[in-house]
Amino acid sequence: MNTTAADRGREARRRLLEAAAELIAERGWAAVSTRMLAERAGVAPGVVHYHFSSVQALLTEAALAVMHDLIEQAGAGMERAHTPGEALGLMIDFLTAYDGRDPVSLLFAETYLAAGRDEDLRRSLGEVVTDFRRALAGRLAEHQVPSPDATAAVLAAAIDGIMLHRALGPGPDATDLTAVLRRLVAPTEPGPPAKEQGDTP
Amino acid sequence: MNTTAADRGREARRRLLEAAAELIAERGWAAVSTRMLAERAGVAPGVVHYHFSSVQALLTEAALAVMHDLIEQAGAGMERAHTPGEALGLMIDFLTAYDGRDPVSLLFAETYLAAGRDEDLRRSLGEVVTDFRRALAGRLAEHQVPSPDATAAVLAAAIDGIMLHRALGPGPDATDLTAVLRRLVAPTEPGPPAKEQGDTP
Amino acid sequence: MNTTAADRGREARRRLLEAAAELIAERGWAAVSTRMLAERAGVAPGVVHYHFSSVQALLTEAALAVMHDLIEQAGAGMERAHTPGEALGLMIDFLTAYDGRDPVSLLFAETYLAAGRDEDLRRSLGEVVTDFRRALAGRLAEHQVPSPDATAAVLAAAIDGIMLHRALGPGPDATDLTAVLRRLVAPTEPGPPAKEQGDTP
Amino acid sequence: MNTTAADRGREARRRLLEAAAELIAERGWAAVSTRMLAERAGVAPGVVHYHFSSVQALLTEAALAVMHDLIEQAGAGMERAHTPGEALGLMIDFLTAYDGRDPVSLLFAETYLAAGRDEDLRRSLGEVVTDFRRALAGRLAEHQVPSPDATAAVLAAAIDGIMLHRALGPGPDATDLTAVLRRLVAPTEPGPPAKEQGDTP
DNA sequence: CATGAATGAGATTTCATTCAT
DNA sequence: GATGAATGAAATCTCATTCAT
Repeated sequence: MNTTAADRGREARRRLLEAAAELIAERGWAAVSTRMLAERAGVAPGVVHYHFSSVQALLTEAALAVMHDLIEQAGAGMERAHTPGEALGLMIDFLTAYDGRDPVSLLFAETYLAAGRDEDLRRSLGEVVTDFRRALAGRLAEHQVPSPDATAAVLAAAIDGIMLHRALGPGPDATDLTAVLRRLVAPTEPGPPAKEQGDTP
Repeated sequence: MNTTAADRGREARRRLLEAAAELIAERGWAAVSTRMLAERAGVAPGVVHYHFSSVQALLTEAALAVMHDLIEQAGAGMERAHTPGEALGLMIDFLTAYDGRDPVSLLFAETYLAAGRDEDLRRSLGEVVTDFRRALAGRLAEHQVPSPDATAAVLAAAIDGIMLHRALGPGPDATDLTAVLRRLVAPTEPGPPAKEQGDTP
Repeated sequence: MNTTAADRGREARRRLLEAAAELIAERGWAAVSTRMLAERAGVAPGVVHYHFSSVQALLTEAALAVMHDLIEQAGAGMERAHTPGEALGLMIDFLTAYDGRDPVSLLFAETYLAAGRDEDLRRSLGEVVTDFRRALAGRLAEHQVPSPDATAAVLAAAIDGIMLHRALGPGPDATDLTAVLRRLVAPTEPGPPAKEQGDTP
Repeated sequence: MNTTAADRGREARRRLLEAAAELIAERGWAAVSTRMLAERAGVAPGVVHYHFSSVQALLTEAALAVMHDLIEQAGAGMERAHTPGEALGLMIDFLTAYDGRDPVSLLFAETYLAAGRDEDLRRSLGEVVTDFRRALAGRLAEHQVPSPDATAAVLAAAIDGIMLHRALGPGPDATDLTAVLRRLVAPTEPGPPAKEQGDTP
């Protein structure tokens, strides 16, 4: 049962993608070099360009793979949620797991910025984010949260923004943040009825 | 009344800072090079290192200057606000002005990420963000918004997150987002009393 | 039977070491540049840093190789000497061959000084010198020269010092110097016995 | 009693020479730069080229001044010596004071090597060394040391060589070295008369 | 399928020196 | 007499990529 050449090739490719995801977070998108990738993956430098047309292409593929996995995982979590509060709880758990300086958060942020300078990446990333927002909005709508689309957008943005800010130093803890975020998904708006759509006083 | 050598020096320094702020947004923090800076500022390459100890130092100084100005401007706006809604309106105006792909938004995002890899920058940037959050929280507290600190943190994070997301493509428009964000600062929480502090469901 | 890529690599590396040894002597340790090395070795500039981690590393390896060879050669000569005088004669021959302004002498001197500013080099060079002194001391001890260690140290130092001085201009000729140096290794100490203290045998 | 402009000029010149002597030892002849000199001397960069025609000229003047002082001091010491042994003792004291890694020793060595690449410096330095050897030889001759010229040359060379070697690490201590060096100046040559040939008087 | 030597451009930074003030 | 801004060359080193093997 010996490994074929093709097996080794696949393995090398896989390790390169892994290395790319790590290095984007560690060094920043623009600072990842062919040699770094090769060394981290344990392959010769030439292998990088054998498997990928360019370093950019490798980074893009690696980043999208990670983000896709994560979104899918988040989406699956939401499927199981019975109330908006529960769904929100799941998102808060993400906040607890990803503190803004962990590899995944950094990969996200780096990819956001890189997308601003790479058309293909922007399109792909846009799809990922849109998918997530749509799934979240659907969930919110089911539970009568008003303005589900805008709410989902704000929630998703707040999550990412909180990650960014946390990277800079300690802020309010997750418990307090949760309480505030919950206001966004309160199912009904009592008292002086701030009727949802479109006004600036 | 002719220009002295010192005048020319100051002018060159100023132009370099200006060029740095532009280029961070256009090319990304790590991709800004000495030559690009010199060319954009209209000075000889050697001048960059005459005025600044390193390219990093120049980028850092330029980015912090821009962010400081912006925060100050935002703070001044809030001083004039009479209600949380009004203050929020001002922030929304920012969202309208800065659409996530404009130079200022990109400078913000780039600086956030660069801060993750530069201790000095992280500290300085942390101060700027903290100052802003504090000012905002003060405003909210005056108007009986519950949990003013956490609310301010979420609001600030949401603003930055929305900018990031908008860079990827169109989302809900500013009007809708405003309405949702307003929930965060509703002065009282009637009905089923979601008592503010410290709970995870 | 054509040359492989590996062969060419080895050859390029070898030529760089050769060029480094020449240039240290010609221009001085601190004045040897990447470009000079590449040009002299007949390779592209980038090749220097492909084969060596830094110019310093290349210079160090080159210098130590030359010195190691020379010491070994000197040691082998001493193996064949039957009396201290004969051994001394061999060393004098070195003095005749290396007049203080030849590449080898200059390489020695440059390396001594560079060692003062590079920890690794200092350690390596110290070992080379110690080895030589030890070999010389052993030879002296076999022939009943008193204080063989200190004598060896003085002899080795005198040789190097003479080289340095000769670089400045003509001094006494080798024959005269030999006669004086011979006093150091006279097997017995007649007259008022300057009793030697504290030698480690 | 205020300082005139001329006074300040002289003071700046003096401080630059002082700084040059220090920096040659610390960084090596070829690594001393205009900016380093200006900073160490506490003057503006332009002042260096105002007082000296080039950095090389400044270094040369500074090095020769230090060496001249030292030789003069050593010569004065020898004037007071009554026997070769006493004179030798003085030289040994130098060995104790200058351990091969102190500023003065390093300045000497750096200057020796720089002299190999600068005609003017070589000539000037040659004179300094020759003067010293001549003074030493005169002293030895007065005390019937045979071959006084060659002996002086060997002694001077051994001193410098010992300094160089000591910079690399510990060797025999000064006491042991003294005992060995003393053999060189033993007033008579007993036993098999190694008849000294060809000394230049 | 993989290698690793090579390339030439370009990165940051430091340099000695000049010159207008 | 002194200044300090500016210059343009050159320093070291890293880069993505190519290609012969």
